[in-house]
Amino acid sequence: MSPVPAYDPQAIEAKWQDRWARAHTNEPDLDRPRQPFYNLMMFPYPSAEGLHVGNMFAFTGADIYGRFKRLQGYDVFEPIGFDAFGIHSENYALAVGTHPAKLIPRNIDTFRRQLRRFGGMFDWRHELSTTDPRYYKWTQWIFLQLFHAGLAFRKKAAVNWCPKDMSVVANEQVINGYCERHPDTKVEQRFLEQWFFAITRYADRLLANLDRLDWSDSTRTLQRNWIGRSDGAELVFETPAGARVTAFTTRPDTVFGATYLVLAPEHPLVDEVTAEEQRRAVNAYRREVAAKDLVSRRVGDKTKTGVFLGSYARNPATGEAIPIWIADYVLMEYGSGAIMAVPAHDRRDYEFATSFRLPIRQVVRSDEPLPSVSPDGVLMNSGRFDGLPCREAHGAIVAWLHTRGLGAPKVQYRLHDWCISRQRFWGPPIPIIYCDRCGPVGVPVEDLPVVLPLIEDFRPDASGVSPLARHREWYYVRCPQCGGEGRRETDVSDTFLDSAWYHLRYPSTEFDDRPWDPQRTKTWLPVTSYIGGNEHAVLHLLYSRFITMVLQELGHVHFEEPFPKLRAHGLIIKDGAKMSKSRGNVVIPDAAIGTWGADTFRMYLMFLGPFQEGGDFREDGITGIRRFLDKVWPLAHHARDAGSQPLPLAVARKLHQTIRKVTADTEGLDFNTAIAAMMEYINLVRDEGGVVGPEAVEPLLVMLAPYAPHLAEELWAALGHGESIFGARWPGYDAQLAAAGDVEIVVQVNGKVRGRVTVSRGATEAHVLERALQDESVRKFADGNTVRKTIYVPDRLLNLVL
RNA sequence: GCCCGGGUGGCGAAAUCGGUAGACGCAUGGCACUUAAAAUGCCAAGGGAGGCAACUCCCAUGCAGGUUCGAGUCCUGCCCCGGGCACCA
Repeated sequence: MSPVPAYDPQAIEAKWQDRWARAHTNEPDLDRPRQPFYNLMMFPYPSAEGLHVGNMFAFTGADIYGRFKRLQGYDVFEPIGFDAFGIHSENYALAVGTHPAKLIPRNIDTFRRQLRRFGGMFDWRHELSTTDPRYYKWTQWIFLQLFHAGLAFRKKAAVNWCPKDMSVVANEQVINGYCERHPDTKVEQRFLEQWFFAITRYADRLLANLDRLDWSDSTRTLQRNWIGRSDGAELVFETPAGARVTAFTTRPDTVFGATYLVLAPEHPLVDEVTAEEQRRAVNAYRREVAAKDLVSRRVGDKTKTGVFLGSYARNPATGEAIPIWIADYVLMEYGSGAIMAVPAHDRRDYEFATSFRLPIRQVVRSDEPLPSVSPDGVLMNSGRFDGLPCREAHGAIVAWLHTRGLGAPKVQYRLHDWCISRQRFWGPPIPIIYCDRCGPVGVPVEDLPVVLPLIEDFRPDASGVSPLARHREWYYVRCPQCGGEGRRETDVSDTFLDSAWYHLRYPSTEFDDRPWDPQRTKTWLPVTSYIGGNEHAVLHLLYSRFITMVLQELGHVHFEEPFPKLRAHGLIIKDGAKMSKSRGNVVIPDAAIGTWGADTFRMYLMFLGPFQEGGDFREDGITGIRRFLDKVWPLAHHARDAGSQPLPLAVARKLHQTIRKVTADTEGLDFNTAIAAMMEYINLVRDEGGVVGPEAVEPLLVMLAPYAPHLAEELWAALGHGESIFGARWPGYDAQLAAAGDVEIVVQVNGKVRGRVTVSRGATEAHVLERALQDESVRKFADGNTVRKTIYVPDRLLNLVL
């Protein structure tokens, strides 16, 4: 036998990465694919620290899947890019005093180097960066599509203002009242003119479509809860003066127990229904609430406060006059900004009624102390509806009130419109020009992109105006409509707008005259498989879906759901905590790849635990993967010398069983068990003598190729193949052979294991029973008793019940 | 408070349908090779009890019950950990 060369991962990995690049191995023909497969992973934000093991974990899993599909005969398009705009980059730039336009290219260089080194099957011809004017030109174009369709509008609204970022942040970026990026900084309430996208108009479609998407359940649930549909009714409470107060409730069945009304302090009807003698107290309370920030109002002190307006409204069910109050526990932005208070059956109303000594009337029978909130009860004190179960009463009472014009069914969503304005500068300028005569005017398409000017002083200030306003030549501009004096919008758009459409751009990056090429889009989209983390379950994924729906309606794309198949991977944590710079537990994979090689590291990440669950990163155990590859290495080299030879039956059977399992597991992203199966195969081959022909090794190499692509290529070449292993086909298996062989059947007596018999697969119950009764220990337990019943599970188990 | 996950050896974890709990791997111990160490190979190994031993028995999947011939898996009630939402009417 010829000597086996040493396995030197660094050398062979560099060699194959170079060959792939030169041979364009990873670049499918985008115009004439036979079987297109768009394999997408969530593009990274190129941070200054570099790609960490969390990113690499996600990319490795997605890359394995893409390579697997490639071996199954698909033309796999696996693009990568950089989500490089946004407040993170800007804040980092501010901290180090270097302009992000200088920092970002450096960071991208680092990421690009890391992404090449780990061996991703990326098509680098189609790399993109959201900060490239060639890209954000079309981000702005999308804004204009929404603007012209009436889906982008300005609204003065209470917004979340982060005093550290000195910018508005989206509801999604507020965690428990604190800024997502600055966990020690409370977000304040400010009233500003902002651009919003009317995503709430799509709430029902976004929700309903979830049922027919092939997505991880975890992601679907997160999105469903975020949209937050509530089915209820709007009920009308009339005042003697003729004002009609509408209250949204999910429990119209309890309307007989509504003993007072509460309006949000900002409710437009407050002035009208306030009695003169209460006006001073009411105004004082409203000022007090307005001075509070969103934090203390929403999550801070939840002690109930409020003021009686001095007036009354009629309960539409009982006809009684009930007092009207304002209180800050009622929020203007949800429902109608007014509630009917049913203190007997709502915790908050109960608390409020107790502290202000308001009447409490029980209308649902319950054994529990009040407030009893369960919707599974029977009505009482509800006139003709007494005795009706709540769930039936719900519809019956709404129908009854409806006939009298005092109520109607209503569906309410928790989802808010998407505020996209950011008072910062590191983003695509919102392409709007304000004209005193014409109002806000969209920048004409031929003037796009509105290039982000490279200002020297990019620090934000507390004015709430973007630093871009200081750039005079940029700021003052002619109105495209009337030619008069105009001023540019100085806010930039939310980063999530950049990432809401990147999947549309990838196949069309070479076109500058269109956002995406219609033919390419028809060929490659929607995305065949999308793999990413649940940290984007509600932001990125919801916004992408919304933008795609709009584009579909406007005739720009032919589908309304961009990601028909999505799988969420787990999170890699370190020492029990999420990796973050502030915790100082970020692990950069470069050192480990340097020590072990990319192949070992890739497989190790996948062997750490289930891909869809994630796990705690630690390096002990990586030697197990390396030992495995060290066993594959000589086996393949010896196979060439051994030459073609029939496989021993045990090896053949195990091979086909392994193919069956690795195929199913890789398809299901169960990479850890697929790797275990390949290890078992190698262990068996070694137990059987250790020298086998190419018949036993080549299928293994193909299965291994997605996991350890460089090593697989090297060994494939060593076996005499001139072409890349990724031109090979995924092996099939012989189901008969995989299933054949002897099986060990467990013999139980009264459910306890008492013996085992080995029979050939598919043996009859009678035969197994006969064999079982010969077993000494079975007899010990069974003898002298009559077997009342036997339970036989073919090929698995026989249970004798005495 | 509500909605999702999850809890299995010293550790990471396996276990279509309810059917041999602990595959695969790490760490550990012993042996071989070696002047020695590393590497490698072979063997052992959930806990407990009995036995010189091969072996035998009992207990074990967060806790307490239940259904079943049989429960890690199904049902009921709890405890703990992770994530999401939260004065959302």
